[in-house]
Amino acid sequence: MSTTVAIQAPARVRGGKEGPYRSLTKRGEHSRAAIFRAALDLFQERGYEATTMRAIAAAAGVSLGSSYHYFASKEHLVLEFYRHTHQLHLIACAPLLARERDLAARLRGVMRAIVITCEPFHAVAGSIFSTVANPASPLNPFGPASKPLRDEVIDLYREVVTGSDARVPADIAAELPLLLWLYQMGILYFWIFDRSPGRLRTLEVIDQTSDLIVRLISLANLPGLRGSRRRILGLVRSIAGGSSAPSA
Amino acid sequence: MSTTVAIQAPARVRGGKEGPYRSLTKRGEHSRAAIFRAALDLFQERGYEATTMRAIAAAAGVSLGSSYHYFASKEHLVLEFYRHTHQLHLIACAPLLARERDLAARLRGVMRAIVITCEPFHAVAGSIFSTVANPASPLNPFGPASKPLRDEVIDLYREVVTGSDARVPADIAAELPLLLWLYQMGILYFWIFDRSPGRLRTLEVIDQTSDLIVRLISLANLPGLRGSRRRILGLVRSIAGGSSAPSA
DNA sequence: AGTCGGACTTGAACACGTTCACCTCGTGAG
DNA sequence: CTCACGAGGTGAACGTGTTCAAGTCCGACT
Repeated sequence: MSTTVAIQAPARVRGGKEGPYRSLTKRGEHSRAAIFRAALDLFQERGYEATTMRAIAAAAGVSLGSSYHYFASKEHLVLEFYRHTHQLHLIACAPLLARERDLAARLRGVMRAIVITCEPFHAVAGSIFSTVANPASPLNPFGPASKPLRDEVIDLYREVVTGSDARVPADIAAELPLLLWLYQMGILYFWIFDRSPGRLRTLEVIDQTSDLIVRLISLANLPGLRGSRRRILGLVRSIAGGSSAPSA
Repeated sequence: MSTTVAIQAPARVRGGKEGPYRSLTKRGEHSRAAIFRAALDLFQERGYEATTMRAIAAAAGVSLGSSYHYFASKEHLVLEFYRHTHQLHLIACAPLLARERDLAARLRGVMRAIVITCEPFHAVAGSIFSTVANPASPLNPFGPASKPLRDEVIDLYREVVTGSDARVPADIAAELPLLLWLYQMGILYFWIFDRSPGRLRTLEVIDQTSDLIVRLISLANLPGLRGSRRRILGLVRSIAGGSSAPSA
């Protein structure tokens, strides 16, 4: 062995995201971070497509080949970016989730937080979204490779729901985190197109929809809606659990 | 001039899709068709990414450069494919739309038709969808370049609604075609992931959701839902009409 | 100390999408 | 008839993401 961090060491450098992750030495850790940082800066500065792997390697002070030692492809840099953003999002949400109990307010706050967190990357987001939307891509949000991160995000929305004082029927509460994750993706896709100053239109849509969602939940007990509610939930379960949108 | 079809000739070779389209001679028409045909075959046979422009050119019997004379990029071949598919979809839908009057049945039939129409390209659809989802791409369904085609598809769903005997409130009927177009995109995205034999899961989801949609429309008059209905429609109008999802 | 293994590094090489300067050809104008 | 023009056509060349065979480095075991 070398100084390589042992597999069973308490603090593995990277959480076991995509199978057994390559172990890293101090030096490797440094290179990896430099490459990611350079990519982040260049993506922000020039956009995703306009940033070449050669430019990233040069800015990070490593060779082209070394970049591929740490990131299997340019897309994998995006996955790392995605993780990075999620961490920032968690931090941005924490105070609100600790303080606020109203479900609509919690939802609104978390949505606003992600838009604000992603704002520096608004110009790049389009390319990234498209890359990620490809079902053949390892980065696809519905694919197995991104399950750990996906589950983390869904957990955040579980926290949004269970930490609130709203009385959500159990059957709805079970599927709600997943649905709110989809809701987040929808908001982000809208945000990508939003060219309004200060992204005010997106914030407006968030206010409207988050409130609407909570209202619809509270309406779900209306006598005329019981049947539809059961059918919708059944549909959601069937879609989420099936072979078509692999969640395992 | 040559035998070139004049710009104001009654039958221009291509509808004015993206600005003034290049005029074509008989020979040019033939080349263009051969390139598209070759692309279609190769996409189907090997997938989108695995098909090279060089292979397309070779299969079409033209040079690499000639391909770019007719299609500005590989993506533009996809746009043509998209148009082609829509034509097939229209043809497949026609008998049903002429015969059936029940809204749920019409919706179900049109959705089933598009899935069946696209079936030969199921394996390729993922890459194509991802290409098309990129907001920076000229092919983006929400972008100005695809407006003509988008409007054609939305018109199809307008026909689905207005040709039915369902009594849909005017305010809903106004936004419904657009919403059904989005519904179609959702179904197609699900279908892309569907690996079930005969794509039965997708057909099942279509049956469930088309029925559900019609039911929800008829429920929209429930006293408790009036408020939400107004808010939802307002939201849809604001999103569809705004600068964020350019429809003009 | 020596040497072994594997993390780390390198840049040339490959296949791809795309661009470009240049060529051919048929037709209508002079 | 000549000739200019523009549609149609060509393949070399460019920059890109990615691969690879080969090297360097360094801690750990003997």
